[in-house]
Amino acid sequence: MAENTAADASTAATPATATPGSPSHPSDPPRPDLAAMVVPLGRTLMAAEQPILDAHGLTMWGYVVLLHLDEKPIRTQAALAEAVRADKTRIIPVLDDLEARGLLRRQPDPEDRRARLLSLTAEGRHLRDATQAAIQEGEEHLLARLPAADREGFLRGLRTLHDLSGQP
Amino acid sequence: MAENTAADASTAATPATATPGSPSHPSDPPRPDLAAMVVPLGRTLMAAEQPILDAHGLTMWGYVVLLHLDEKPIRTQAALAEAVRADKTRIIPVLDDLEARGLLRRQPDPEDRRARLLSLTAEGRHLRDATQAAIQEGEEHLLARLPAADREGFLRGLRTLHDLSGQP
DNA sequence: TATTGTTATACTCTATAACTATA
DNA sequence: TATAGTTATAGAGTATAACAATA
Repeated sequence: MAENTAADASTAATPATATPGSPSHPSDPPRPDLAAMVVPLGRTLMAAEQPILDAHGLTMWGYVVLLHLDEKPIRTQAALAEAVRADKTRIIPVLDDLEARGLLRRQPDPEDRRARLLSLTAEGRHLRDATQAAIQEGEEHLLARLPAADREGFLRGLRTLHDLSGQP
Repeated sequence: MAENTAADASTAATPATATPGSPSHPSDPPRPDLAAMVVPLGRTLMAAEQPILDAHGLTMWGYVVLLHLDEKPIRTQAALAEAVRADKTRIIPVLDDLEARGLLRRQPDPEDRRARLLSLTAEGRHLRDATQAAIQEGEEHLLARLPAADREGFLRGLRTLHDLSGQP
């Protein structure tokens, strides 16, 4: 049996999360590692997105590309790849597919024919909007289960940390 | 919904081309998708953990296993695998390594010799504590950049959503 | 020569299937 | 027969390296 020596519980008593059936009593400050909460939550969110993406005929990478292209037209595929934190070779099949379906244009830059000017078509923008609306509707469903007070701080904190993780 | 910085204008710039459908949703979402913030943040946190794990001689899976074993002794490897959301075959090399280094014990259950009783050794618990202390210290550094008000709500909201994602 | 995009290859991670041992 | 654990194999996803086009 485990010897739960109380001595070693200095700052690091471990959380007993995820044991279904027993609501946690977080009366004590010990918290799980951030990554141990953020990463599984991210997986859950992605799993929740998947059926919506399927219904809209988009892969996750395709959706990510549409999102980043809509913000502002991008001049090179390498820049797009960096923006979505992907390898430049990884998005090529994605662009091939989106272009073939008329969701984006990939035109050689007249001023530097090596580069490809990337822009969304009207169809691409429409699909992006519809997909994002559905996704965020699902997310609102989840956020609704947060106390109103926490919800504000959670969203602001998440946004801040996300923005920070760009430039450390 | 607070008005935000001008940087948000890029994400909010959704021309939408007079989508005539249903403007009954004036909830044009000026926020990124949750997954689009949570997943990259998770990757950043993992990347920040990596050097600490290296310094302590642990892989990420090894650390995860130590964390979950410390909570309470687990009776079967399959249960452990499910707890850490991994395939049962995926953690076997991890357990092999941790056992060989004396960080955990893997004893056949006398009552059912098919099962392996998993328990942490004192060394395993000590390494776990030291590693987690270092990781959370790094995380505190990041959390310190949040406004105090947001920080509380962020941590509570994150914890709530993480707990929710266990049982949908 | 350097850079953009592309293709081909190799590597990493993960899951599936088959095997051993206990029950 | 069924279950826990293990091993071997195959698959998906990703990155690395070599190539063609343009500058």
